[in-house]
Amino acid sequence: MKVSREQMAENRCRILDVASRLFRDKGFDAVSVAEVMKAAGLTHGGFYGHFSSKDDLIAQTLAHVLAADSSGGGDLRAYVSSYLSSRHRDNAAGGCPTAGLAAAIRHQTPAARSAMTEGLRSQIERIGKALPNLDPSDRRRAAIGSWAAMVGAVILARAIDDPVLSDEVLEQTRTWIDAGISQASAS
Amino acid sequence: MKVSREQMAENRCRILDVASRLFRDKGFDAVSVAEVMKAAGLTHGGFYGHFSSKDDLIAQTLAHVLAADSSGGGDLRAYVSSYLSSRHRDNAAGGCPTAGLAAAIRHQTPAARSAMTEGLRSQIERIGKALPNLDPSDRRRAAIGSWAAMVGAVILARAIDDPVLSDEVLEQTRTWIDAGISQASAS
DNA sequence: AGCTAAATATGATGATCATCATGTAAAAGT
DNA sequence: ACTTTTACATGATGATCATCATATTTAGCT
Repeated sequence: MKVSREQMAENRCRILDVASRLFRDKGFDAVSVAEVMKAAGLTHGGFYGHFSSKDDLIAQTLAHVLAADSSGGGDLRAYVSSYLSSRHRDNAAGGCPTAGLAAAIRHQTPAARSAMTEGLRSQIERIGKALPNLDPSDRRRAAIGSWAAMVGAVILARAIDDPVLSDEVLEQTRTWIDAGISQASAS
Repeated sequence: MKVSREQMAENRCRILDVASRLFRDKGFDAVSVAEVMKAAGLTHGGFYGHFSSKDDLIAQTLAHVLAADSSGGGDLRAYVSSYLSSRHRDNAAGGCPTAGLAAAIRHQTPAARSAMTEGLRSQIERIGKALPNLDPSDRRRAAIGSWAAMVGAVILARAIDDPVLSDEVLEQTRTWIDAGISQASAS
């Protein structure tokens, strides 16, 4: 049955939202088109009315979720601390799309890679802006270095089965980043 | 046809070697059992004589490749530099299994996660030993923080399509880690 | 030399899944 | 009100793939 224009836009948005959660939770390959549609309260048939392919869904989902990811606005230390928390580690479905999906993007289409590139660019920008007491070159380095460490730490913490070591990876990386930021600001 | 005992051991080792390359290159899901066997010069039929399942192959491949990964023995700065090189970024098939596979291990069996855990433990140990001029607590923090940044940077550098930004991520992370190591040793 | 067990090859099988074809009903335009 | 368009549902289709069944050949033992 046909639905209203706004209903359709709402459906489309819900598809992107649930897809983003499912992909972050289980990875691109482990989520089927039918599963996404079902989670959005629809059936698989309507899918190709919204997207031209699963690859298209992946690319659009990435653009959607990376654009929405406007965290890290205020206090950098607080942001790092919440990013490197066990809560974030244990909440991949609702967590940072970069930590959840960046490694899989290597195997995706050019459109997906392009969305990731813009996402990374703006994230570096955002973190840099939260480091106002550094000169520009130190600031960019600190933003990139911190972000790499944050993403790497969450990926490693999620990969292993020892909760003690996993917690330690998060906590030590947090301290290490704090020190790196302070050191840069002192130089 | 049956082959000699040593021939079989050689076959098994070759399967693990090619599987490790294929998995690093294309990811676990994108590599079929038949493809691994073919790359090892065999057919898919013999597979279940060596492994009980594809999951078993994944777990054993991880244990195999993470045990063999004995890099980073000598000069840490040189190791970091080669790790964060465009050469390593562009050589996923032959590169660090952690950078290539860690993020996917979240979705694998307990045996695979366990292999990754031991791999991470020994890697932290190894990097720590290359930081002899730090006191033990700083040393462990520097090892974990540096490793997280290295893994994160390579994953990010591989995910994006802009070679300039990708190179910058590697290079800035390298400098950031160098500074972090020096700072820690100065404290 | 002959027998047996085992390693690999060839050839199913059943499941999953992306994508397509077609039906249906309601929204939008006239 | 009528027609047309269209969003979604139901139901194929064809491909891929992990795993299994069976055949073949030969290593390893007696």
